[in-house]
Amino acid sequence: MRAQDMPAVRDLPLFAGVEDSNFEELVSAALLQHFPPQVQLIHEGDSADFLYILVEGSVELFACNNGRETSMAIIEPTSAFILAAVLSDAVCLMSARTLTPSRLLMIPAEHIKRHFAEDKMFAVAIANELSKAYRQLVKMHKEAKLRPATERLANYLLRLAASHDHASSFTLPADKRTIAALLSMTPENLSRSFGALNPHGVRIQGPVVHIDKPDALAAFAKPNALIDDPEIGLSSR
Amino acid sequence: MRAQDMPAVRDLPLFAGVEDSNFEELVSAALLQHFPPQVQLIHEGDSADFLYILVEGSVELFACNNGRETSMAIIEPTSAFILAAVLSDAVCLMSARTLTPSRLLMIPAEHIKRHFAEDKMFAVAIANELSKAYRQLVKMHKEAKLRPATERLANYLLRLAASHDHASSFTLPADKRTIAALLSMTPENLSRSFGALNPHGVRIQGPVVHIDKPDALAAFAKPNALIDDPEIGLSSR
DNA sequence: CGACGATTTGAATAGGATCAATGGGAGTGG
DNA sequence: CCACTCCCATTGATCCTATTCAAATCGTCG
Repeated sequence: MRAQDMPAVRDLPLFAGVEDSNFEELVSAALLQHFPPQVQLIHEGDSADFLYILVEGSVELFACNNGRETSMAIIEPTSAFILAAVLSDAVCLMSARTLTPSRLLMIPAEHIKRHFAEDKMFAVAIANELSKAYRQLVKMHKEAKLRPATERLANYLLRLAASHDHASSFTLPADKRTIAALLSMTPENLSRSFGALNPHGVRIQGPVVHIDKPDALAAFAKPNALIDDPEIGLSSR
Repeated sequence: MRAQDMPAVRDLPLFAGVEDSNFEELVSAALLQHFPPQVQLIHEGDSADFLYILVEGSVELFACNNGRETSMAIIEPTSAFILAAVLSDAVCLMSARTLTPSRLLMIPAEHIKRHFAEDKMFAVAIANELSKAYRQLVKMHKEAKLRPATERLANYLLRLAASHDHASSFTLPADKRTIAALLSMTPENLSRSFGALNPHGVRIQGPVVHIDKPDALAAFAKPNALIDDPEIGLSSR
């Protein structure tokens, strides 16, 4: 792997507290792969042979049933995915595809499991990572069940803005059709929801969103800390 | 705690591999409490002071936003809940209330965290438990996004039947209004969905469900292993 | 027996989905 | 460089599912 990527990976909460020598061992067994956009990395139902760590680019997790498909998450660097499947020695419940050209560190599942069983700090870090992922998913599920479509979009935009340092404009992390699926709506419905947010100070120019009146948008969105606030990073404590 | 409850708790995956002495220490610090039905144990937003283990009875996890409320899960013995919040030292994202008279083992969060940091086997067991919980939630989220209401009900009934050894009749684990919320629908809608399953061999008598034609129901429900199959228990390996 | 809450049923509405058609870029090939 | 094509996004119209509101029924508990 490129030397310049190492620090970002080393600093992952997943490796916090892990001995340097153990970290080296894990990473030396790993492959660093480049992928073009729209490459399907994981097919749901496959066994989890690698833990994936997204170093650069972006990846979509999605799932299918009975001819339908929906988006489950959009992953951005630097973070790991399908950790739970690797640990459980189980098949993947979600598929994954690259959205943009991406670089991924792929660590063989066997290595993860061995270190997990032998390295206390790694087991602790994994548990913390899983806690975070679990809580993130609880939030998504709450949002899906408790908010109407336009409110979901409004809060999603506020979260995106927050992750961009509350910039007044930013680019959507994926195609609108993907964003729509992520928010459990059709592309048509997303389009109309953007329209509905117009009076609350939201303008759309292709893939870029302008939030002209953050306060007005927040007043409409009524964000809830127990759904919208990002977890305080464990590493920051 | 009552001696007769000890084995069920000891056999929890959460304590698998934990030294007897460590287990004793955890449990000795715990409180075993009885609660009548409809007692709210946890209010979302509260800090997680205890890990709860349901020994007898049943507990509903639910969540609120902006005046709405929905059901997130129905817990049955013997299992732990709010583990992720305890580990993350964070506030609870879900509330909990007893559905029936229940007995709960409450282990102070500090004890869990200390053992988690010091006992490798416990950390491993916790990570496994979290993996399982995470995957369960992924399945629920997939189901909510990918299946229409009546299909959700049909598959839910099949899962309940499976958990009752494929008995042809069984009692719903909660009020219909709660079941409705769990399946993301209104009570009225649930009632109509039950009606829609009638031609597929489902009869309702108050809280008891009769599945007269399991094959017909399955043909309608089109169950998907990646949503409906329970995880293979790790302890069974 | 009476009252309350839960469930069911019915009617009306609303929100989202689907179907269809149009506009708009990005990329391709001439 | 321009025309063409294709796919995505938008817009409009319609349909359908699910929610809401309302009322009746059922069952249970005082």
